[in-house]
Amino acid sequence: MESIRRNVIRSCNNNDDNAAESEVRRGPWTIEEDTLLIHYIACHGEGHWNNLAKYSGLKRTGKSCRLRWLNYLKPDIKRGNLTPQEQLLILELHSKWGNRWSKIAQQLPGRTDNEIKNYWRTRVEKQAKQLKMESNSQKFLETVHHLWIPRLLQKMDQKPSSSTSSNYNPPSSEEALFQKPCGSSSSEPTIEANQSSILSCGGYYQWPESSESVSEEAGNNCDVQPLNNNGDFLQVDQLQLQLQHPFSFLGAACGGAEFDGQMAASDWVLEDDVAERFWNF
DNA sequence: AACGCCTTCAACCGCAATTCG
DNA sequence: CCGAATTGCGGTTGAAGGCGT
Repeated sequence: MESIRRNVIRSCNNNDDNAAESEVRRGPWTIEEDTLLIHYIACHGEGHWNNLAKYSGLKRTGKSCRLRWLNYLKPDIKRGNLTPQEQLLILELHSKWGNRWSKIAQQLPGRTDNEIKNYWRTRVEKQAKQLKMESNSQKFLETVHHLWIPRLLQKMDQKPSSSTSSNYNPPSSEEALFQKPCGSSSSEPTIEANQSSILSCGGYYQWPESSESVSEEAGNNCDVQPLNNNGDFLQVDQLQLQLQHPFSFLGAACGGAEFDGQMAASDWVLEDDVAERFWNF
């Protein structure tokens, strides 16, 4: 009860986006709010978030609506653990681009910048901390390339199917859309109940069949270097090839000159227990 | 069962970049 | 060109659930 009361904040800050004059809801979204948002977007399309907030009946800021849609409700959002392939890509891209989460997310169809950022902070940085390294340090990068990535590749080889994470079954776009938020209690009405009404809205919005739009965006972004010559995502064997020269792409991001991509594997020294601890994480 | 600590991740915030009138 | 509005991004926070004692 208290939390509900807390979620409704009297707006006393005129600069707070276009917050409604009276009150703005904050905190976790309810099924009803999600339904309203989905319904509105199905009928009117994405964008114009402040108008959406104003006219949809949601007592949320435009910002909040946008975030909820992009990070959670959008049909092509993937749920579940990151696959080894995705983890590998994140490690690769982060070493290349740093904390450019949205840019990295563009290369991972169905994954959001928020998700990747959380992954980095909760898993990668934690690991770096345990090893008493800075997650953006040269030493940690080396550790990642010599221990983590080879292990990920090994894991990918062991489970060659596309769905390699332990509990991740890629949902269809509609499954993704209507998947129940993990925080909601089982007694609450599920969003599926609203599916037919949403889909029968008659609006122009069509649920995408795949993550096409994401790939397209990535392809159109001239700033993003294609991951292979065809502009496709690297396949496992391509990544393995690249890893024969694992530091080739580090370049400027890692201080360039003082790091030699030809570094021999034998130069790499890590105590066994550290290596083991690293992988066990 | 109860408690406290830890981890995860959805959501918020402030600022920067972009778009619009 | 300029200022306001909107959108996007990255950092941070805190609620909720898991887990050990």
